[in-house]
Amino acid sequence: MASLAFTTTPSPQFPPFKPKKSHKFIPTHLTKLQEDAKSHQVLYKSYFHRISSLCKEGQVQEAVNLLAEMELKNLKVGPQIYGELLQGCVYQRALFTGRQIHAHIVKHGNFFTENEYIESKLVIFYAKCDVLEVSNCLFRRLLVQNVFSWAAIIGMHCRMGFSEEALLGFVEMQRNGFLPDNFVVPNALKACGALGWIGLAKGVHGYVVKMGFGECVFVASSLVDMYGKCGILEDARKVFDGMLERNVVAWNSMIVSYVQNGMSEEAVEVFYDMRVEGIEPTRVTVSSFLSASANIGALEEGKQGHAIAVLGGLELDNILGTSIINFYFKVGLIDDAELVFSRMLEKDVVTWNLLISGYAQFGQVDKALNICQLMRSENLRFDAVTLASLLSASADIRNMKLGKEGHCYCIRNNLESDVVVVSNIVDMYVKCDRIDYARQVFNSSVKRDIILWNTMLAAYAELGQSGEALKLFYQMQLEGVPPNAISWNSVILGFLRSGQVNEATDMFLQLHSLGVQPDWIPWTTLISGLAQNGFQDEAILVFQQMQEAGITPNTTSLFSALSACTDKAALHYVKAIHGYVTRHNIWLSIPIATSLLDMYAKCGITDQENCAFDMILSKESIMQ
DNA sequence: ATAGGGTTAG
Repeated sequence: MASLAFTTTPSPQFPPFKPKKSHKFIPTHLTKLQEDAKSHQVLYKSYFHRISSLCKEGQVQEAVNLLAEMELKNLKVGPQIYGELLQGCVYQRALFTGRQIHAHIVKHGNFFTENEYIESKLVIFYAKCDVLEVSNCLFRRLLVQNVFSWAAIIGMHCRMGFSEEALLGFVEMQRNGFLPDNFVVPNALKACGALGWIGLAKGVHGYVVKMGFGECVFVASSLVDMYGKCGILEDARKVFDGMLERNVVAWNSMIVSYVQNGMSEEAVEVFYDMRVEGIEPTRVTVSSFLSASANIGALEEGKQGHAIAVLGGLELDNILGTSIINFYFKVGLIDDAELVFSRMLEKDVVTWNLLISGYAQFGQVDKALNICQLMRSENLRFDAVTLASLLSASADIRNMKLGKEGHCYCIRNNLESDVVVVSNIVDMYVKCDRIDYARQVFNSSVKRDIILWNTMLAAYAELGQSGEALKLFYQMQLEGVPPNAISWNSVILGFLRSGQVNEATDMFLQLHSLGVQPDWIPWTTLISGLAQNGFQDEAILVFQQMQEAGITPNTTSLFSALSACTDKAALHYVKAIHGYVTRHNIWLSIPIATSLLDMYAKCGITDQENCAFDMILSKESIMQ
């Protein structure tokens, strides 16, 4: 055993915790050997002291260098020193230095490999440095497990995204008789959240209550985050409200939970509550608040967020930077987005992609392409997101040459296995009037998600190739992809475009009988399709049915209804729609205004005509 | 005599 080995070696009697001034008490009748031992001890203590303080100052490598000196002076290094050194490496995540120490232990202190303290320290060290294989292996060979080694192993699996393994460990440690403490529980909750395992998570919550960990901010914040990740916002809020003490992470978890569940207004509110409480926001706070502001288009709030980041001296890292840029793009302030981009010191692929897709969405394809070139000159590679933006930009400007270049890049760089990229390639060829190319790409794709199916389906529908559309519609179901409202809409549109009105109406009724409540899109498709096929009365009837079904008309559906009003007989409908538009203060789009004017002109009604015309003028002047 | 923990963009 290790302890036996210590007593037989002369010098490394481990220094007591409070060093005594031992030299004062050396009796004069000590033998030469005993005196040597004493002076060794003094020397050893001084080395221990130096090593320990170097480790605490973060200079582990310097501390390790002292080991060689000790060897020269014939001092044997004890487990306490190795413990200090390894701890220093844990703080610094100094993998290289830690390996050196491990080697030292194996070489110079073979009995220490059976010292449980050093062994678990090694497990913790490798776990902290995310060296999965080594720490797992050492852990399995541990003679004595304890809560610390279990916590390190579980934490490592959690960090590296192996949530199942982390939870398996959490269960096994309890089977082995170790009670999880408030340090392990957050990791278990994080794993539950990542997997959405709400059943187990609730069990852990119960355990937290039973053990009285609920007071611990770390545990409570993890509960908030876990419930947020599982989409149970009421419980997240309940835990949050029940917290006696909330640090900034607790607030952040609540804000993030709301943002991730599409409840941006609530997120903004929590942010303001946090400000009232005087809690200083971090980068996490501000970037989450900015996504919330971007989601709801809250211009002033988002600008305030940016100001808070600047005033608070928050470092403009990739995440905060992209959040700010994303916000400015979402509210249309491209110049501000550019300014922030230029101030960022480090940019990763995500940052560049954001800029590219931002420009592409605002139709500034030239700028998007310029950014691509700059990105290449910084030696960054395009990824699937870059290509998706590029392809969709090529589609928007109907530039097939550019689109083909993008397609080729995808082939060369193995990006065509990405479903998003493939959908964009297909859509690009469709928009460039080469449905045959699109179909080829579609056929050779390996994985097909609902979006890819719908892209191809919509292409045939637009062209009125209802047969092909219907074939795809059945094929996707055979391949296990259930159609959604958009797929149904395409089939209906395909029939309408090819003049098969009965089939279209039939499909629409089938959609109803499936218990799916169609949104305004299929309704509008049917209305304008009926009108285009000469079934004006039916179209108006469907428009009325849509409102009876509880769907509020929007600009597009109003236009489709107006398109059904082609002769004087429908004048009262036109007037009704006109009145509706005015009462509900709906933005008078150019197509709607034009239809109104057209109809009034046909019927020789100049008063109404003038009225509609005035509306356009006033709306347009407001817009400018 | 002794070690450790939660949140973030597309």
